[in-house]
Amino acid sequence: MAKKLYVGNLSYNTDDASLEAAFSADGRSVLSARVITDRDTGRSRGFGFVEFDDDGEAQSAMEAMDGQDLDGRTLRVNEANDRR
DNA sequence: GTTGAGCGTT
Repeated sequence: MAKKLYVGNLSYNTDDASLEAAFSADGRSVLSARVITDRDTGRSRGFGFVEFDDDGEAQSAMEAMDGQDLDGRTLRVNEANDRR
């Protein structure tokens, strides 16, 4: 069962690739990783989403990555809400 | 700097 995580408090330097790299560390399989950018300005909105193949991996990633430092920002990791 | 989009009319 796949699970999706919300990752907040990202650095504006963090992009899709570095987000995926950070969350696929320690052998986890990231299905997809996306940093949300403002559609009009193209700037990062400072948060993103990472989807995992297995909810157990998502949980371990959440525990492992929440509070960790990435590009100078302290990550906030939670289960994602549905798109609005 | 904290929860995603666009198409097209549910």
